[in-house]
Amino acid sequence: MNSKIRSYSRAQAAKVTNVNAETIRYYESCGLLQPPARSAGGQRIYIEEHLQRLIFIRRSRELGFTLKEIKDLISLSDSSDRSCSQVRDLSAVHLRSIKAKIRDLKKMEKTLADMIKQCDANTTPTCPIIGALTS
Amino acid sequence: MNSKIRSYSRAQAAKVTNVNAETIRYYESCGLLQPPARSAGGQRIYIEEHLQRLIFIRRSRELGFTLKEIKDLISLSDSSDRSCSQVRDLSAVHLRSIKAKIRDLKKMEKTLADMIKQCDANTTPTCPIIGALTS
DNA sequence: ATAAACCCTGTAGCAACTACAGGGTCAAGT
DNA sequence: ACTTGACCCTGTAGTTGCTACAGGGTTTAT
Repeated sequence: MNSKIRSYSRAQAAKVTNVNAETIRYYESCGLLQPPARSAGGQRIYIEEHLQRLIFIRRSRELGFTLKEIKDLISLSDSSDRSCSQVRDLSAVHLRSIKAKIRDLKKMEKTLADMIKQCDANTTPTCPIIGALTS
Repeated sequence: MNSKIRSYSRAQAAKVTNVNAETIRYYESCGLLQPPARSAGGQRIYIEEHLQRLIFIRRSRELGFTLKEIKDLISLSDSSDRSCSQVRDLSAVHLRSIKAKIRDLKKMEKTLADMIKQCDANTTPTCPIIGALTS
């Protein structure tokens, strides 16, 4: 009655998470992904946990976080070895940078939405996109 | 009575924009920054326009855009050579990715804010930060 | 049993910086 | 005018974060 754990080859994990198969190996090599179990023939066997972490890493990278920052963020979730105040301080640092990123993206969003509106209205756009992030 | 234009050396531009001095040269070499005027001795002389573009590039990079994407975005602002529908379509593509980034960052923001709240309440945090971007 | 599709390790390439090396420029102080 | 120190120039080499082979072993499906 042991419930079977769904497992994945590297190519399968790559497909599900949308992370390149080579990149998965790279993340393991630099300690971002915990090394998975191996088959008798030495091939990696990934489980759900790995997929979740891979998705988290990919989306964080897309948001401009470095691998070091992502390592930091991941270590927060496994904070048994940290004091509460350490977790609090590290979280606060990242929270500030996240809020700044959201602000900048919203400025860009507004600028682009305005440009689309101008195009739809068929007026000649002056497109001051650079201005969006300099003020 | 000609109003003087404020100009900047590379180191000054680097300091003001918070872009590494070497990186400024790199952006020029790959066509992201328009080449500035030179002094008699051959040294680069930057003006406000360069600083604005540098700040735009830096902040866009921090938001996870590639240099190619940033080139695209910059070219939108100088869209005299494009049809309105081209500008509209390119803007729409970037707008979608920006909205997705905002969504992801807001999930992270909430997770981190919750962790800080838990720490403040002095309860043991379980810190499910990975979960923030996998659902 | 044999082919196709995948995996392994290791290494080499690419993008986007970052940091020299070896020499020239410039501005400030004397 | 001259020196000195901080900066600039070009070119090249190193770093990070991937991405793509090469040469060989494993797995799966027929």
